Amino acid sequence: MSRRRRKTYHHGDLRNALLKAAIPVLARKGVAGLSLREVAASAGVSHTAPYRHFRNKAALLEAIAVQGHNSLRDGSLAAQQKWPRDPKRQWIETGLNYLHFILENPEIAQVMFSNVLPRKSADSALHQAMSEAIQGLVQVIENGKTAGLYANRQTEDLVLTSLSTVHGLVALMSQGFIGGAKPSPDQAQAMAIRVAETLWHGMVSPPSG
Amino acid sequence: MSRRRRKTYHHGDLRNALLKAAIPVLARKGVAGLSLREVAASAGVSHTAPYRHFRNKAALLEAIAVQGHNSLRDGSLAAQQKWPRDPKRQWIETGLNYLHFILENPEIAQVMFSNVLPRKSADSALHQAMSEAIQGLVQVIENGKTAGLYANRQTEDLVLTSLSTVHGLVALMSQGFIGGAKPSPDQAQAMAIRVAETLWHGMVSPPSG
DNA sequence: ACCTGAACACCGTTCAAGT
DNA sequence: ACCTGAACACCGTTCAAGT
Repeated sequence: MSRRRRKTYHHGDLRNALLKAAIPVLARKGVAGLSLREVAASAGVSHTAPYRHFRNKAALLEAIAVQGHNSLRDGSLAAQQKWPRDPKRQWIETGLNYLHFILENPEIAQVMFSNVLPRKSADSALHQAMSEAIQGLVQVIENGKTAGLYANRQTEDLVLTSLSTVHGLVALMSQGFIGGAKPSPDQAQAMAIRVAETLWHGMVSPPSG
Repeated sequence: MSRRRRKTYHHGDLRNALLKAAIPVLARKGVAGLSLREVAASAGVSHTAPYRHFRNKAALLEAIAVQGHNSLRDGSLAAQQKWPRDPKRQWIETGLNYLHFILENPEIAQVMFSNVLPRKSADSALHQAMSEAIQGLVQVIENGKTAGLYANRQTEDLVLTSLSTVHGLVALMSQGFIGGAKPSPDQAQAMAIRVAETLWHGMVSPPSG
C-alpha cells in the first residue's frame, strides 16, 4: 500500500460523490422519484451520511440546480471573451451555450426546471446563481449599447425579453413540449437560431435588417 | 329533508372536491410537500378514495396542471373574439390573459412549472392541453399574416418565439426570479407589456415602428 | 359503484452511539 | 470530524372486505 490513504473511514469527498451519484438516479427515477436514501446507497454510505453535507434533500437538489445557472453565467462570460468586438454574437452564443448545457445535462435541467426550490429566501444559493447569470446577460447587452446597437431601448427591457425568451425556449425543449422528445443538437440549435433572429429583428420587421 | 340526496354514502363529486382540496395544501406545503393522503383527509374521505378517480398522485397533479394550459388556450380564443380586427391586440392579450391566470392561481402555476409530468407519452392530457394552447397562438399569428403583419416571416418562427417568451416570462415571474416575490398585477402587466413591445419591434429596431 | 381499514415497502429526518 | 443503526412519523399503493 502506498503512503497516501485510500478508502479511509472518512470518505474525503462525499459531497461531490453525492452530487455525482444523484445524476443516474435522476435519469432513472426523475426528480419526483429521487430519494436521498437511494443516492446515499449508490454512493456507498449510510442513509444518514448525506446530512453531514446537506441540510436536507432540498439542499442537495438546490446544489444540483445551481450548476445550470452557473452555466448560463459562464456562457455569457466565455462569449464576451471569444468575440470581444461582436456584441450580437455574444448575445446569440450566450443563449446557445445555455441550450447546449441543458441538452447535454438533462438530469440537471430536470432539477432546474422543477419546483423544489426554497419558498423565497433571497439569500439562497439558487438566487445568487440566477443573479450572476442575469448580470452576465446585462453585460452583454451593455456591450451592445456601447457599440451602438439597440437604438434607444432600455437595458432592462432588453435583458428581460432576452432572458424570458431563452429561459422559455430551453424549458419548453427540456420538458419535451417543443422539438419532439429528443431533438438532436443540430435541430435544437437551428430552432434556437431562428428564435434568436426573430427576437433580434422583431415580429413585424423584415428578417434581414 | 328534501327529495334530492345530500351527503349520501357516495360522495357524488369527489373528483372535483379533490382538485379543490389540493389548492390549500399546495399553498401550505408546496408541490414537493403535497401528499395524496392529506388532500384526501381535507376532502373528508379515506386515503384510498382518490384512487377511484385518479390513477395515482401524478394523475391528480396532471389534472391540476391542465387547467393552466387550458387557460392559455382560452385566453387566445377570447382575445380573437373580442378584437376580431386587431391581430396585434389579440397577440398581446393572449399573453396578458395567461399572465393574469398565473398570478391569480399561484398554486396551479406551481404545479404547471414543476416537473412531475409523465416521462413522455404524447397522448397525455398535459400534451393535449399544451397542443391546444399552441394552436390558439398559431391562429392568432395567422390572423396577423392575413392582415399583412409579420412581412415574410414563417408562422412557425413567430409562434415558437412568442411561445418561448411568454412561457419564460411567466415561469420566471411565478418562481420569483424576476419582479420580486409578490409583484402586483399592475407591475407584472407593465413588465409584460414592455417585453411584448420589445419582441414585437425587435431588439435593434426603434420602439415605435 | 363507491368507499374503507389493514398491510407493505418504502420515505425524510433525528439522535445517541461508535471510530 | 465523520459515519452508523435504530427509531419515529410519515408516505404511495394494493387489496380484500364492506354498503
